[in-house]
Amino acid sequence: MINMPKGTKDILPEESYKWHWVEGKFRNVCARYGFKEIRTPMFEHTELFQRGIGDTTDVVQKEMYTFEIAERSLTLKPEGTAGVVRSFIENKLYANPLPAKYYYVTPCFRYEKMQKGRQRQFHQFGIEVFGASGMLADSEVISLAYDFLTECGVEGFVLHINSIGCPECRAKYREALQEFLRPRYDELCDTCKSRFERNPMRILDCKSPICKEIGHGAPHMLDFLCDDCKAAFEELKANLDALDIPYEVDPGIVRGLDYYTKTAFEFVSDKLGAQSTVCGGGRYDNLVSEVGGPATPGVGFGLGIERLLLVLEACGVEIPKESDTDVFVAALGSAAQLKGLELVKAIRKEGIRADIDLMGRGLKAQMKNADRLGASYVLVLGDDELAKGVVQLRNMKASEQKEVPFAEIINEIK
RNA sequence: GUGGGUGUCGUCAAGUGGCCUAAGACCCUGGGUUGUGGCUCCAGUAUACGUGAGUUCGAAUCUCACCACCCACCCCA
Repeated sequence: MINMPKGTKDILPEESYKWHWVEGKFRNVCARYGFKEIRTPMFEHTELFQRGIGDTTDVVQKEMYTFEIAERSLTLKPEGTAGVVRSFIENKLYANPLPAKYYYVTPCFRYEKMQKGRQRQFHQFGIEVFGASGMLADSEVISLAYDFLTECGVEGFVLHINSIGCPECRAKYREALQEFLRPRYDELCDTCKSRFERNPMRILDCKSPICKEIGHGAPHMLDFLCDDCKAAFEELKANLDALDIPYEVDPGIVRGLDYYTKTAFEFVSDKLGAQSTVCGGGRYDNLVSEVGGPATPGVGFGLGIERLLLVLEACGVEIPKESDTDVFVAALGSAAQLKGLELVKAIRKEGIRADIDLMGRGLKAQMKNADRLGASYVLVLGDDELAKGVVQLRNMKASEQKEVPFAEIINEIK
């Protein structure tokens, strides 16, 4: 027996209708916000992610599905933004009227250890806005995510926002933070020691009590923002206030992908266990130029579909099931089956869901099956009916039955 | 990469050394005056003790290893 690879999941019919539902909601919100779908390849040249996401990030260093073929190094996309940025540049979409607004639905691949809310192949909804440098774009992006989650029926989520500044003010902050922590470097936990050079901001939200204590009173990124970044953050908050979107300023948010600048945000839920972030995003003003395009600001988010489904489940959201069948044709004997085939074809042509027994079962069993499928009507067709040119039309809900000539079946069930 | 937990039929789940050639329930299949569902009754199917070794007269029950899954750290959606 060959099993599915670790970290992957089959999405079975009992589950797939939920995916249809959330996808429909997402496309609907995106349409109302003026976003158009973009589909980019499942894999890209490895360099794209190295340059875009950042060489030193965990994602690039140890989580990518990279393979060589024809002497090219390719990588299954670990996130959605880089590919969209590449496409934006390669197709010269920046020459179109800006802003450019895209959404996508895509699988992503990351070689990680499995956990609740974390798989090796997972799926994201995402959006990107290119060309708008003002905070209006950021609040639009956040607002879309907020509306989407709300309309799905998610409860109890919290929006955390932060500004991680531009490269200039972030560098200053980083230095100040390291300066602050350096005297007690030896006391930090092992992971935080390694974070010290790589990503000192992470130390501030370490769970270890010692590190928490050491981090107490540390300088805040927000205090180091340059005038431009500071003004932008104030503007973002004003926009969110105007939109009536509640948020918490959380200086602890540090995006793990290098391309972010200024705005960073997360929608977190307490219903998910350790992986509490359902949706994360922010602004990336240098990514497009970094990947080789004309300097173009961008902002967007990624939203984990599996995590969303977990939250919906926890919130007790009832996702409507897709119904199976309207009409079931119970034909007995091969002559009747032949006629039954004609009938289902005609019924289906009317846009009505129709099914016919494929198992050669007896009438009782066919009735049972029709019931299981939720059919509203059953057409019973045996030799007697065939001879008379009629069908026993049974209304399953009312448990009533009458004889109907072939020609009138469609009208009766409509 | 580092911890912790779990592993009995399709599913849930009894059983903790011998009446286990493994209970029960659900599901599934067929049947209850020759062609009618949902309720009920009856019957039936099944290569189920994760894998391999060991201890023992005897193991689903004890030991070890391995594997798989889950959860947590790390990181992230």
